[in-house]
Amino acid sequence: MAKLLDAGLSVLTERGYHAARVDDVVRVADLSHGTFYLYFANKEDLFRALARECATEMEALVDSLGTITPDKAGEAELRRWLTQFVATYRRYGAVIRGWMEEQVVDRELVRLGLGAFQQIVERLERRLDEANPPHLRDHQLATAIMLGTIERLAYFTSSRDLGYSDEQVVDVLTTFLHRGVFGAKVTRRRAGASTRS
Amino acid sequence: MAKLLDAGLSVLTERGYHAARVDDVVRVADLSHGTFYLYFANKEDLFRALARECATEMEALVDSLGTITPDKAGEAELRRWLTQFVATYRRYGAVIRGWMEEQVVDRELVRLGLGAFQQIVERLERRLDEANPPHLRDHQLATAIMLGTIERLAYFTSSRDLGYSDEQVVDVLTTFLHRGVFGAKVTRRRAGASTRS
Amino acid sequence: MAKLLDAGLSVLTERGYHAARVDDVVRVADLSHGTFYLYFANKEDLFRALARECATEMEALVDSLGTITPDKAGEAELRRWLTQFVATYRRYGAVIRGWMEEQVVDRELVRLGLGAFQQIVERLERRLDEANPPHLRDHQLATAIMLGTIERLAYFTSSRDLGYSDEQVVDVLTTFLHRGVFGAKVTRRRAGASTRS
Amino acid sequence: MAKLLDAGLSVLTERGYHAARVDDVVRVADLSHGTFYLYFANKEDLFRALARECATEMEALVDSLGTITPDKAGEAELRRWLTQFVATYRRYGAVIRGWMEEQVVDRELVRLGLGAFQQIVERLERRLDEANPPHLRDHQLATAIMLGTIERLAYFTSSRDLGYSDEQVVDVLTTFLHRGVFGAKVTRRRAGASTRS
DNA sequence: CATGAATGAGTGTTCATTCAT
DNA sequence: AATGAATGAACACTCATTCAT
Repeated sequence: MAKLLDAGLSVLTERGYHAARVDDVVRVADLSHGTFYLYFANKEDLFRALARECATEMEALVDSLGTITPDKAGEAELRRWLTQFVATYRRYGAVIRGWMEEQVVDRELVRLGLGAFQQIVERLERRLDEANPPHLRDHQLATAIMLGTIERLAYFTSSRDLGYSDEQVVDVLTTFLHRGVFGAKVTRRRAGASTRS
Repeated sequence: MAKLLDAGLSVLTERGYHAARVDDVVRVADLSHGTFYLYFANKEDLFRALARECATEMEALVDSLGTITPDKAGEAELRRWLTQFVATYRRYGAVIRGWMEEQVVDRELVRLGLGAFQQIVERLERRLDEANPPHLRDHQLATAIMLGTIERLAYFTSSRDLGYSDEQVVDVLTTFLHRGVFGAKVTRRRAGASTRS
Repeated sequence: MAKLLDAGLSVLTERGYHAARVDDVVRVADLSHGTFYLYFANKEDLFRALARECATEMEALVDSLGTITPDKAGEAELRRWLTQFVATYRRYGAVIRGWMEEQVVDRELVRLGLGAFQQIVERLERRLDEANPPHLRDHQLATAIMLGTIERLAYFTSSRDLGYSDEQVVDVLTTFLHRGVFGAKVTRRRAGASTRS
Repeated sequence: MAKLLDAGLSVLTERGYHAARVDDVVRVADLSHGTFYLYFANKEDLFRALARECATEMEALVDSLGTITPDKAGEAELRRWLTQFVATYRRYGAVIRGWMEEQVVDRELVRLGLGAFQQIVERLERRLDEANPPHLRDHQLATAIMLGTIERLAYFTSSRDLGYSDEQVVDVLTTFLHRGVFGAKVTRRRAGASTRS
């Protein structure tokens, strides 16, 4: 079953939600079709299981987000959290993208996705309320912007091979969000810090 | 043929790239399957044609982006451009999302998407180079962030019915990007400006 | 479509409801799987169409049943009707058996079957009420007996090759029912009448 | 093994011959698939075993049928026998129906069924020869009618919940057959005798 | 004796594409 | 130009049967 979950995540990552075939999954897992349906009711069921895995990790991740202050400490906390997020995204990106894509008909998948999404939104909104940056009135829209920003950048840099390291991505995300959302002053950083590798 | 293109865009928007059926397209266009293959070599060909349409509009859009300064004038220009972008997105969102989704196997579609993407990236990078905000070193990553931000917000607010008007979306995007990317100071805005309708 | 209906009835007759394969049907009809699903939503749908055909014939048949009196005229009417019934059964036996078998899950099929069945039951009950044979109190049970008798005999003699002609089957059914149900006196018949051919 | 036979009969009764799954049987028997194939060569083998059980009971049942005279004593004997038959049918109905259904591919099953059937036919024919009712020439066809009548009525009243008790079914069968087959005169019975409960 | 995870051939169904008219 | 009936390869899923433990 672990073999199938691994294979499923792998196929989902490689082929995407819609193009993922049960055939691919069982070939990667080196098992038969029959075995697949021994552990999962159907194709969606596998993806639901992966989504539950991912949602669990996401919940833990969301809970671990501390208060973001406009100072260095807040930036460090944001950086720590984004590092974790990018790592999780590198593993579960395809699942998360499955949540994000409309047209994914599976009810539980959408529910899990919205649940995780909603949790993050609420927590981030609370952080924004705490920080209360003067230039952002609508904290819900701001949160949507943040999530879109994070998700898309994690997506671009993990799917396309643009040659960025996780560290660089976290770096620019941290700078961008700490300033753009939480109202931090410009922080001069080491010259080489965000140079492409 | 125009009927098929319209129908294709409509179906793509409603059902999404993967769920779009030739059958749906010809039903919406009120034509036969045979006629479809008279004008298009295959299903992808229709989407490529739509992608070319979209790419053309995008190129014009990108060309129209002026210099973004940290002052009010820059903000106005950014706002004008984002208004256009959101309008274009509302029409061609499904096509753009097709570009964004990896796993879309069609080579030319991806090429067209990357072409349009690349153009926008280059032009935005040039704008960033002009503006040269001190807190953003890597203008390519920053551009990716911007595009991700714009695309995701346009997506969220157009697909999910969150009750935001185009104006509100443009508003928050302008504020966010002008400050986050182009280094503008906080601009106090009218109290009701970003209240949900 | 007529080709598929014919092939369907043929396969249903040869293989039976549960063993009937879409593959068999399209092979007999000399068409492709795709064509099958052009005309029928699924396998059950074909059988439903056949059931509707059969139900229509059955309704007409049931309507044509006149009053059964205990005399020669009643016997002749009963014989005429049973002749028709046996002919219909020879064509639609497999469909009727599909109705009779429990475990056939298809709702509409069952509904159609029960509908036709119910019609026959009601009409026969009315005939029984008219005839009001003194030895049969419960006309509903008596009707069930009659139908069971007719259906089973039609079944035995049409499926197994017991070497009986339709005429002989009708003959013995007529004698049996006219006497057993409608209370007719014993009718001496020509010696050779029910000899096996 | 007794556990498997019991489970098999139970599943056969609940789900029917074609829908009966080995999986159901082993779940009901609370045993593993492996154990099933330890005792039975395959699925059919289990049903064959059940058929043999049923055939044995049927043979005993058939042997116990005495002479049916047109008088009260004959009616009593017929009633006694039909009572037994209905009881046996309530237990082995699904097996018997398996025999009756054509299309059941298993050769031995069919052979066993035909064997039991043939025995009953022969014995009933002998009874008919003894009684020699003047209105029935072809005793084989008459026997088929009887069996069909009995089997179908037992089936209807045991599967559908028509609210008849075994006693009522036996009652109407006795009346019907004693008169219809064995030539008994009409017997006035108690008014309430065949009223539905 | 008993297990139950694993198998894989078989079945229903979909849908992009073709071609005779 | 236009049609739409027909195609068939591809896919999800089932279930009787096996075999290493």
